[in-house]
Amino acid sequence: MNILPTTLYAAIAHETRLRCLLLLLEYEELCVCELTHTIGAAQPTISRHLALLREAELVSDRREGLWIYYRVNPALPSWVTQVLRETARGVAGLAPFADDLIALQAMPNRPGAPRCA
Amino acid sequence: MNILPTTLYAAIAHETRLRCLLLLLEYEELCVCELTHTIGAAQPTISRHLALLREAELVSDRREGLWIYYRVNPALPSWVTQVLRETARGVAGLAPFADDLIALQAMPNRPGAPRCA
DNA sequence: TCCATATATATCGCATACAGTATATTCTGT
DNA sequence: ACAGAATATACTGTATGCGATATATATGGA
Repeated sequence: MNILPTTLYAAIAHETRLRCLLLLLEYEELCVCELTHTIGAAQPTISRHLALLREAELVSDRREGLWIYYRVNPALPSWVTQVLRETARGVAGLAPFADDLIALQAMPNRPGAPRCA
Repeated sequence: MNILPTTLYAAIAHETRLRCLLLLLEYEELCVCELTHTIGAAQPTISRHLALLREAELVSDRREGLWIYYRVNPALPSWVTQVLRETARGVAGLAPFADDLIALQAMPNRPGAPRCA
């Protein structure tokens, strides 16, 4: 597959979307309610941002009953994956990204938890 | 120094700015007229985009007579540099980025040329 | 001092991104 | 068939990014 750099960077230029992506990078697969809870934004907001990530082909989704699970698109070119990894390294310990990783684990009643890495 | 990921990605989400940065990554130091000629946009357009890159602290500038030379900020955190390198790898051979590298060398009367790497 | 060159900034008009709210869709259990 | 839960989409108002054009600033030379 093929991703334009401007598409990638426009997508992750928004903090909410970057937080989603970095969470997915760590946790493999998460449903919308987990992301919504962790990030603390309104559900339609998260859903819309996920839709943008989906349209940019940065994430893929799969339905399982009521829940829709998102994950980082496994077919991403390696340079994109590397960019995401370097970003994760760059924001390690930085708010709000660092807190997200912790906040998710503290969430009660996660659908299929723990899926943590 | 410290750079917010959203600042970085908003900056390079625009093709013109990314082209500037990748050219600077290859050529160490370039003046505005070289970037203007290579990218083929209006001078105020290039200047404004360079100003944005400067405000984001992604590039530094230095005046030498009439010319103002830009370079990638040497104080960038390593993860940012890595992101730029991976991007360069990702767009290798891709228009318009690949052509830029060639177009610059074909430019006549470059101020202090060649500064090529 | 006047002019030309290189670069920067200001202004305007348009398109697009975003949050918030309301509503629609899809599935599960009864 | 119905109700409720999880998620998606539609709509609206506001703000911001962008290109185009005009103008300002800085430097060097006659």
